[in-house]
Amino acid sequence: MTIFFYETVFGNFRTNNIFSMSVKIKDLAKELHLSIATISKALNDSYEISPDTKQRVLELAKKLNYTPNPYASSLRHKSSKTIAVVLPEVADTFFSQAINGIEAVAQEKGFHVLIYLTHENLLKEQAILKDFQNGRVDGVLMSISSQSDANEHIVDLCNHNTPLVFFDRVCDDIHTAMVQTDDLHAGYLATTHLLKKGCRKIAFLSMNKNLSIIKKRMEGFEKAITENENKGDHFVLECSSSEETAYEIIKKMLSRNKKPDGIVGSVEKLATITYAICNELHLKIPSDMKIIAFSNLQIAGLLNPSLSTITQPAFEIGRRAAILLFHALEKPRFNLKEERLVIPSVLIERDSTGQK
Amino acid sequence: MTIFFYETVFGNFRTNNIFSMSVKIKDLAKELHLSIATISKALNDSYEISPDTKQRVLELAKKLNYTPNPYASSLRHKSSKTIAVVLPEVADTFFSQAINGIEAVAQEKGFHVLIYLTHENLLKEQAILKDFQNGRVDGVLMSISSQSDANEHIVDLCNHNTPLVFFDRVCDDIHTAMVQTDDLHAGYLATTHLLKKGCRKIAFLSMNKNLSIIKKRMEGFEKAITENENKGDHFVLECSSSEETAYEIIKKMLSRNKKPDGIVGSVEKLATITYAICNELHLKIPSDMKIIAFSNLQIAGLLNPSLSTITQPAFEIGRRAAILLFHALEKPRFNLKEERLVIPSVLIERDSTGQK
DNA sequence: GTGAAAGCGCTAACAC
DNA sequence: GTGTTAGCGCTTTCAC
Repeated sequence: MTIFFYETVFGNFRTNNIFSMSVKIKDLAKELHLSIATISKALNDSYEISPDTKQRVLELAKKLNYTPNPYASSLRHKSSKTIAVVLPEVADTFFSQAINGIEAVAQEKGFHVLIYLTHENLLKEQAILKDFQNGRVDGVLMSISSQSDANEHIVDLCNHNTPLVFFDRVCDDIHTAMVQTDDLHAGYLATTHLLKKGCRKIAFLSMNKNLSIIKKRMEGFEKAITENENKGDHFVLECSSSEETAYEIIKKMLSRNKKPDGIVGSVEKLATITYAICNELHLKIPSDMKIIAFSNLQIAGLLNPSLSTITQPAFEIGRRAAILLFHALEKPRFNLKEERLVIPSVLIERDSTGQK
Repeated sequence: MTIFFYETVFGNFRTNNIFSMSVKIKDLAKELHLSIATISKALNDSYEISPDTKQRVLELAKKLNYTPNPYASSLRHKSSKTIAVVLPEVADTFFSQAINGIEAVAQEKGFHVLIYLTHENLLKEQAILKDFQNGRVDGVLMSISSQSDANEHIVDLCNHNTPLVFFDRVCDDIHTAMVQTDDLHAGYLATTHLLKKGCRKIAFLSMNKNLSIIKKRMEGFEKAITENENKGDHFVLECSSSEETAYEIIKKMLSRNKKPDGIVGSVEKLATITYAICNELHLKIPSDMKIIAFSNLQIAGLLNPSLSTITQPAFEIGRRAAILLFHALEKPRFNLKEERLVIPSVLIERDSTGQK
């Protein structure tokens, strides 16, 4: 039996390891004395095939450990059962939680997830999207890099009929689905919180003014300040997406005489950098300065002092973005263009904006 | 010109959006009155093709935004320029930094990275690997799930000649490359550190005894204790990979009368859970209890109190694992079986093991 | 230097 | 209910 098996199924393989090549439909056909087409239909549970044949085929397939060649199917179907996730970085609590949400949906749908990191670099982002123009992926989930002022590469992709859903960092000029949090309102909340705590000179640490999320968070900041009766001496500090540069800029600001008494960190990284600098400069949080930041750190409560945060629903944002994308993939008539999902962030008050 | 272009190149497309379909080799051939074969060769910079023709082909390709169909090439080449990364989770500082390292290498090599999360679930892990048996990926980087006592699925994959490199959580029974840190020594260092600080009753928080990394870290713990002259009352606490369960187990232990005076967290999560519980129970770190943990938290220094860590070279582990894998992909004679890379962790002393 | 043709593994008309 | 065949887009002999 073993020899028969070897001859009929693996007899044509030139290799010293009979396990090294995978079994194909052709092999099943030969073994069962059926045609290739019949096997294919049986494997795809076609109504044309008799139950008996189906069973024989499936049994042999299982026995020989048959798995279809994904690229052959993709070539025929013109679909890859694969989606791409394009994001600035992965070593970030927001993005890693978002990936989690995306992966959960993809796994459930039997889809594969390609991951691409832009490291905030527009050129990389362009190269990555360009590669999607020929069917490598059925759809794309994306959070744009902070350098992205240009967006032709995204338009190009959309013109190739590749469904695209933005999450978190969106591009408002592009007419497609986006899943975000209520950045403006959250920025407003954070700032109002500091004002209520008595801050008169709040610094809004911006990362990059081009970025949709920063723009909106900053608008919220400005709205809160404008509405506030007691005019203070608030300002925006333009930091950088480079950690080193941001460190220098913030340190310089905190070393001046007229320091702020409150800080809104528009992204997590800026808050942790600020903490480190306050330690160095022996500035006391919250007595010398209060801090609140957009952050998904699960251990915000364990920091010294615990960090008040605007916490974004990262997992949910990823999950909902993926769900929208799969809607579009499953129902070609589904119109992504009109979809705009906003999932609220929550303010969690902790000691970094406390009284003492 | 535009009309001519439309007719010759896109004239055969039945669609209301002329941008919706991608241009193929066939289209280039028609436009230039050359054969498909010539175009293919020109695009691949074959020596057979005249410089003049090459240039004309490349120019037109650029003009029409030609990109090759990746699945057609994969089908022919029997290689996908894609690797898979299989790991327990992504919302973890170690793994996200490792992904960073992997992605850096892959991007440089022009490879694509598929990501799969097992969520510590053996069944998922098996299903994922099974899908790799037919050429979906050229190679696999993997950190096994804590449930994985069985390993036939991994053996199966290796038998299909798919290069596999383990990183961090390896499987010693499988004869293939692995990139790890010096877990035993690190466990020894951590424990010795606590002993030096005067701890007499150290609890080693284990996640899962099956796991290679936990086993070795625990061995280091036991070695340190055995070597120590003053016999103490040290012990191992078997926690769980489920966060909730771990929380209950640790809380129960810390609520007892005879609490430990020192803790080694074998993974980051267990340390942060312990911090939270100490807060709840009003246990003072380091005076009531000292803590050191395996952790890659970049903000370990900002915790309250700052956390002494065994910090693993996560990025480097990912990077080196990827480099090994590409060695194997580029040189088929390269033998992964003998490769065993150990990159040391470093102990960083902070306040959680301090005197006060 | 260029082209015709076979084929990677699979699917889907269309015969029978 | 099963088989024949064409073809997805690309590469690669082998002719010319």
